[in-house]
Amino acid sequence: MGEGTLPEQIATRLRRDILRGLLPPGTPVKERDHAADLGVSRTPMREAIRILAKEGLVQLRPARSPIVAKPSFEEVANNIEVMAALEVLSARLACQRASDAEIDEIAEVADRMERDYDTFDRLDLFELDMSFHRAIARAANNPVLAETHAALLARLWRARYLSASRKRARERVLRQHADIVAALRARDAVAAQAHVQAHLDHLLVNIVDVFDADDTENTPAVE
Amino acid sequence: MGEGTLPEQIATRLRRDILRGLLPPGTPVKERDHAADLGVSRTPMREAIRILAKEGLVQLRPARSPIVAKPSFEEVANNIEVMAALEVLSARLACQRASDAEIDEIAEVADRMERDYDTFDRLDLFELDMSFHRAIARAANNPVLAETHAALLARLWRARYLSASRKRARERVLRQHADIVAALRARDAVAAQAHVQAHLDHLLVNIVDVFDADDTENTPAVE
DNA sequence: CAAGGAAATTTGGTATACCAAATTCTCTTC
DNA sequence: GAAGAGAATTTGGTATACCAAATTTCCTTG
Repeated sequence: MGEGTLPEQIATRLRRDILRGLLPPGTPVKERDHAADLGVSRTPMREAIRILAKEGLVQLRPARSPIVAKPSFEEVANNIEVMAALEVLSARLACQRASDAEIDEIAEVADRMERDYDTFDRLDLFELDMSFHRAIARAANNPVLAETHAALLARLWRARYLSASRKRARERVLRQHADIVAALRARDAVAAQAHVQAHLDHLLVNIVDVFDADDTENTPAVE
Repeated sequence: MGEGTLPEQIATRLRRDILRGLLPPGTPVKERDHAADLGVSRTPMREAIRILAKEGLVQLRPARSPIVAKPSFEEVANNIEVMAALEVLSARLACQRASDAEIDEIAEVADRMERDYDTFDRLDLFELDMSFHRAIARAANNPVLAETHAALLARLWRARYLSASRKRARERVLRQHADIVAALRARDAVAAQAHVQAHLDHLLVNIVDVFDADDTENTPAVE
């Protein structure tokens, strides 16, 4: 199989199963059983579960089986709220500290997104959008900031999967990206912060829609 | 011995050893040896090392012994930069969302600090100051925010230990705390944000001093 | 028939043993 | 004597076996 360490591979596998709905929210994740299913031992499975817990996909409980977390809208909103603050900070710092090359990298992602918007899968687009955000966080030249931001981003896997929608927002998204890049190029911190905040506000709105749709069509079986 | 799970106890023990200088930066943390020293097995030691890695005290390397991280000033500064952003956000949100009771809790910590400033140990004071900050993060009513903030705070163990100094700042610190509480009570988001930012800016300045002093008196033996 | 308790099973926590990759030391050879 | 190759040792990764706490089920008793 693929790349990376064994625990990471297991985490990837479990993540897919959770996101695809094979392991609905509330399902206990018993390290014994799942380890046996995948033909690995409990030790790496244990670490994999910790990884998923850090991402918020499973919920650890003392002296109890971890369970698959429920994707409450509030949590996603909270995540985005924090992420927005970090990205706004990133934008401001990037205006001060980023090299032109780093800004070029951000622009490159935006360009690629614009080029491939119509040919790409929706999930691919979300992925691209996320790497746009990641690039901004990196351009702030603060590794702690980039790392923290990336951790929050990782927690959005679930929303990312759900939000395989909204292809219609094309013009607005591309426009916002362009605005952000332009502000960074101009080293205009105020504008950059505003555009980033606006972009993420819209992301939240999109996700609200997705959750509304999801809630109406199928009520979860498990509390 | 004390409370908590075994890995946490081990992590606490290792953390103390690192902060006390028994394990200077650059020292490899071999899970076999340390496990034997503490009379525990490698499994919980492994997890303990991961905890310390998450706190930034040790540095994991692929296919290599983890080593005790060097407390570079830049890293601490980066941490505080991010923490400041989160706390400023917390202050703003707290003005909107916090209950009066939650603000009372913050005020209570500030009061206790004022009461005990002269009798308390410097480390205790730092601890109190930190719980003041933690209380603000909690008052924002965003668990993700509180959790992320707490994680950053945990990374400051080292700086916390070093900054067992600056007792002279008494008036300024207490004044800033009072300003923050007052702004929160008045639900004045702009003022609250400004005061929080100012408070953390001063914290950074203090730590600059500590690092300067530390660098001049003893140059680290290990790269 | 219901309620309480005890025993068995389930499950995570911990210890130990084995394995593979990487480093280092030594022996050989030029 | 230096350099390179190989072997042994070091070290983290993984598997397995054992243990203790908690839950659940079933039996007993009122």
